[in-house]
This record gives sequence, structure tokens and C-alpha cells, in this order.
Amino acid sequence: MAPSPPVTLKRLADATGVHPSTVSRALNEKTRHLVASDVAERIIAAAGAMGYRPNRVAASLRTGQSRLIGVILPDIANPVFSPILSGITEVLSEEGYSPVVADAGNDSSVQTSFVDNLTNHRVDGLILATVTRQDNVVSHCLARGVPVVLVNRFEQRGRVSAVVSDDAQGMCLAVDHMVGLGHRVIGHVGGPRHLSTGDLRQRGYTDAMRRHGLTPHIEEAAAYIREAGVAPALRLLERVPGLTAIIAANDLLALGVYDALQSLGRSCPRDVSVIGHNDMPMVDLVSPALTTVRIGHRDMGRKAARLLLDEIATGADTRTRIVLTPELVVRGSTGRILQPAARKSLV
Amino acid sequence: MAPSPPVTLKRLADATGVHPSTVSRALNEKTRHLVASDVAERIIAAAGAMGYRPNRVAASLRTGQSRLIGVILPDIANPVFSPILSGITEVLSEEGYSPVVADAGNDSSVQTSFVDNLTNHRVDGLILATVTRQDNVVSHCLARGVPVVLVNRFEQRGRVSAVVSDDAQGMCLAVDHMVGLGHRVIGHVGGPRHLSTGDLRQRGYTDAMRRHGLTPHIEEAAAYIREAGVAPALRLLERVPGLTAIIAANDLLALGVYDALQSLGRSCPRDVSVIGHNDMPMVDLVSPALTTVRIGHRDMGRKAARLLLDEIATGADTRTRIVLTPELVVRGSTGRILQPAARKSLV
DNA sequence: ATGGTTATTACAATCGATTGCAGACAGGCT
DNA sequence: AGCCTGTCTGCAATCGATTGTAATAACCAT
Repeated sequence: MAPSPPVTLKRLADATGVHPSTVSRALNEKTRHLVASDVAERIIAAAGAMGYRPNRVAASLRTGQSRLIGVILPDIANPVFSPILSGITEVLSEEGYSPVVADAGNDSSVQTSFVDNLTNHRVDGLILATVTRQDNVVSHCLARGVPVVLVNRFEQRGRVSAVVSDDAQGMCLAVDHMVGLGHRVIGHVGGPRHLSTGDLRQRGYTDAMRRHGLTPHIEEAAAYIREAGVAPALRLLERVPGLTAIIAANDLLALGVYDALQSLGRSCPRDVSVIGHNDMPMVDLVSPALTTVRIGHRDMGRKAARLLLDEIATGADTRTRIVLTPELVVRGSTGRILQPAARKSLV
Repeated sequence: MAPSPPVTLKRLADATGVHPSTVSRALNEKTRHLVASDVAERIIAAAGAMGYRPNRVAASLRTGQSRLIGVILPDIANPVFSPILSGITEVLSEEGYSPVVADAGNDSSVQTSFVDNLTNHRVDGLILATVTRQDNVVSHCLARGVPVVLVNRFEQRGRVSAVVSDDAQGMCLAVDHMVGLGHRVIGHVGGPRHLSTGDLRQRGYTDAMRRHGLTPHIEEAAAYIREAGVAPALRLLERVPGLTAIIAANDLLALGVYDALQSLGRSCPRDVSVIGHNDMPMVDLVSPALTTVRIGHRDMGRKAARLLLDEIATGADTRTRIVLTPELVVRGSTGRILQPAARKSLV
């Protein structure tokens, strides 16, 4: 193959005998009406024949719009975030945008440097799945003046739009379900309070318990990982007499609760009922199948992407918060309490 | 906030009283030696003070290098591909590149249009996780002249480099394990033959069976999804008398085999032992915990990214193939055959 | 003083597309 | 004929950074 020079607008212009600006207008849907239709057709035909590939980099430089969206995640491989990313990419590609993804972990200085890198690429907007309740990364984005939407978690001060699940409502579903099964002494393995999910789920749990006239018992996990669920569960089982149910802030933590129960030789759901949160893939296959609060993560991603594109299009700084309604999925890890009378005497 | 004009090289040049080209050289590590050190320091200080953010779009246009890599996946949310993506992003960001990801499904015309979109953005290279054995997307990339590396799967004609697992070897491990447990009638739920993984695992299974003097029994699944594993498993159980073991081409298919067994009231591993492939997250938690062939997907992603960056740097078209060695992970879904004598009489 | 380095810096073109402005032309109207 | 309107196209600047080449100055040796 001869290293033929790239086909540019100018080259197309030479080939068709018109000025590059005319070629540009003919090839752009929105400006095509400015060009005589026969000329436009001729140009389009030539573009096809010569294999013209528009150079988006040049267009970005001129227009200031890259049609690139930065997506910052704490962990791509996490089964919670991958469907979110999937939903995001789906909408973005429908709208002619492409996601530039960064797997930034939990260190805010790393996240900030990813933000800088992405803004250097002149992304048109950012989606953050990483934020904590007090988040300086958001401040950084605001300082850079780039549109931002948060997903799954949100920050305390509502400075930017967000798409989240109704975490308190989810816990309410969980507590109600446990109470409906006869449980009265129900503990909570809480998520980290510096995350909105951890905080709101703890509050939601507490409120729901109080509403039923029950005493809340919370032990907080250090992170949303399976291993971090074991110790809090053991603490609950040790310090709360008559405990028959544990609600975890997250499915992974719930699996940690399973581990804790197993290590004590206690059975789920016979001795202790367990509820998770997220309904991540495969938790219907663990044994016992996990009862959990389902969040539509893919839909969350889709809505976040749409919201961001809307804000970019309208130039609005409207600070919307979209709250998705979660749903309880009952499986095998929760059961009716055994011998409620006998247990009552213990309390 | 005043809408202050963006800080550009030219503005920095005005501020420091030098020419833009000098600023450019001072800010670039590799050309800094061309600038008097005191001047360079002054420029760098000014850049910091004024909050200069280099515009990569402009740099890309001039240099032809975007430091963007396109990644095309069949399904981001699939627990096999997300760790691959994770490994890719890890290496790319280490090297100052960013991944632009496309969730392109299995339709090759869709994939092709994603390739076009990405090359329009002038990505420096592409990583494809989507390829089939006869793949016209690869042809398309080659025609576009963009460096490509394949990951997880490869195409028949070795036109481009690839990083894959030794699929045949993985099946060999699986068959040997089954045979070691006393199984003699072992079926295979195969993956689609148009994918290298499906093809090689079927061949690997067949070869390993022959080596042991056993007869291969294959039923092919339509796709690598759980639901597609049920029917082939049922067919095997029906048509192969004395079947005591099934090796699936993939963990999801293995879960489909579980479903099939359950629907027939057969127990795993008591009646039938099952082996999967991939060791995707959570399969250690299903019941029974799945014995499977582990592939280091994250590492696969890392190696693919490195290989691509190498090829970009050296301009080489060397067509490397990196083959990773898989590992058998024995869990609860495989067991020693019961009453081998009694079964033998059945055959 | 002259010629020859070497070290710095400036100049200007360039990457490829977009777009405000102005010019050219045709047709309609008075 | 003269004027106006509207349609189409060309011109040229621009986005911001990079880089080959030339110019300048400084320095050394002869």
C-alpha cells in the first residue's frame, strides 16, 4: 500500500473543485441547507469514494467540544460499578459521545489528577461515581468549570446534580420485611459513613427501627468488601442478645455476615436472617440465595448520562437530584422467626 | 467568578515576556534543555501561578498523537470482561494514556462503526475483546491503519497481536481432573465455534479425552450465557448413558448446567460433577462452589495494553501472541465417582 | 580583529475543521 | 434600467500547541 496522504477537507475540496468551507458545510447535516443540493450530493459522493474520515481532533480544537465524557469510577471490576458504566456508555453512544474511563480508586488526590488529565483532553463533562459526602474532587471539577453529574453516591452540599437510589427507603423495605417475619432484634452492619450510601442506609435503618418501636444496633464496616463484613457481624452477634436478623449495607458485606455465621456454626436463615443491598449479579446463586434490596444500576448509569448531556446541551446549572426507587427481592436468606415466644423470654 | 480567558501558551508567553515556542519547550521535559534554566524556571513558576492547563486537543492535532486508546468490548457488565478492562486501564494510566471504551455487543457492523468513531477521534491504538475467528472488524482496523491488539480471543489468520489464555491446556486440566476422580463418561457443553475460545476449548476437550482413550461428547451452546447452558446440558444427560461429569466451556454455562441438573432432580457433585472455565468473581460462592479453570483476566488486560503501547512506540508490526497459562481451581462441584463398578456395568 | 562555535530565542508554518463576513449571481419587481 | 432579495460560495481568521529553521548574542581561539 502506498502511504497515501490522509483525506482531508481541503483535499476533498480540491477534488470537487470547491472551497473547503463548502465541503465542511455540505458534510454537516446542520449546515447542508447552505449548499446547493447538487453540489452537496457531489461532495458527499466524493467523500464516500475517497474514504473521507472527519478529524474530530481538529473539530474539537475549533469548536471547543470534544464529544468525550470522562467517567471516574472507584473500581471498574466491582460488580456494582460495571453495570453503571454499562448504562452510561449505552446512552453516550446513542448520543454520539464516547466515554473516557478512569479507574481511580478511593484516593482523592489520585481522583483529582484523573480529573486534570480528563479536562486536559477537554472532555465535555464528567460523571463521578467516587464521591464521598465531603468531597474535594467535586470542588476541583467546579473550579475547572466542567459540567459534572454524580452517580450512585452524592455529596453533602448539593453543588452538582446526582442520580442515586433511595437508600433510606431501601433500608425501610428491609426492616419492614424482617419485622413482618417476626424479627424484633435486628442488627445492622453499616457502610462507611463518609459515603452517602453508608450514612443514609444507617439513618434509614435507625428510622425504620424506631418507627417500629425497636432499638437499633449498628456496627460499622470499614469498607464495602466482603472481608470487612465479618468483624462487625461478630460484634453484633456477641453484644446483642437475642439477635435474629442482620441487615447489611451491601451485598458484599452480607456475604461477610455469612462467613461470620459459618465461623460460629450458626445457620442462615434458621438462626439468623440476612438481607443485603444492591442485588449484584450472582447473589441469587449463593447459598442461601440472598434476600436483598435491588437497585437498577444500569438504569442509574443511563439516567446519569442523560442528565449530564442535558445539562451540557442547555448549559444549565440546575442541580437536579434523581432518586430511584429500590425494590426488595426476597430469596432464601430470610425466614420467619422460630419460637418467637421462647425468644421473647430471652429479651 | 469572572469568565477569565483560558490560560494558553501564548498568554503565558506574554506574561513571561518570551515567545510561545519557548514556553512550549520549557514546559516539555524533553525539550527543556533547549531553554536557559533560569528562563525555564520562570516559565514553570508562571505556569503554576496562572494555573496553566495544557490543551491536549491542540497538541494532538499538531503531533498526530492523542494518547487515547480505544477499547472495544462485547459486554462491559460481563464479569469476564470487566477485570480485563480494569487491567487495561491500569496500565494505560500508568503510561499516561486514557481508554475510550465502547460496549459494542456482538454485531460486527456495530463494532465497525465504533471503530470508525474511535479512529475519527484519532485514538493511537485499539484493543479488541470482541473478535471472532473470521473477523472483518480486524480487516477494517487494518484498513484504517491503526495499531490493534486482541485480548481474550483471537482471529484465525494471525494478522494482529493477541493476548489469550491457553484454552486447550485449560480443558486438558479439566479432563485430567475428572479422569483422576474416576470419571470415564464426560460430556462437554461447548462454547460457540466461531469464537476462538469455543473452538479451542472444544478441540482441547476432544484431544484430552482421546488421549485417555475416552469418547468425546459435545453439545454446543449458542452463546456464553447462563440460559444457553441448560439445553445442551439436558441433551447430554439424555443422549449419553452413564454420564457422570460435564465440563462447560465457561462459568456461566456451568451455572446453566446446574440449572439443568436441578430441573432433573440430579445432584451436583453426587450424580454429576461439573467444571467451569474463567473463575469469574463469585463462583466460589455458588452452591456447590464451582470447580473451574482460572484465567488471569486482569493480567491479560495488563499484558494486552502493554503490548499495544510497545507496538505503538516501536512502530512494529510484529504480530506477537502471548499465551497465558491457566490453572485449575478445585472446589465443591467435582467429586470422586460413586460406585464405579456399578456404573461400569451400565456402559 | 576575524572566523567559528555553541547556546538561546524568535519566527512562522502547520495540523484540519469551522464560521462570520463579504462577494457574486440570479431572479423578481417597479 | 435599476434596485432589492435571497441563495450560494469563497475568503480568511481562528482554535492552541509544536517544531524546523533562522537569527542573535556570547564566547573562544587564533
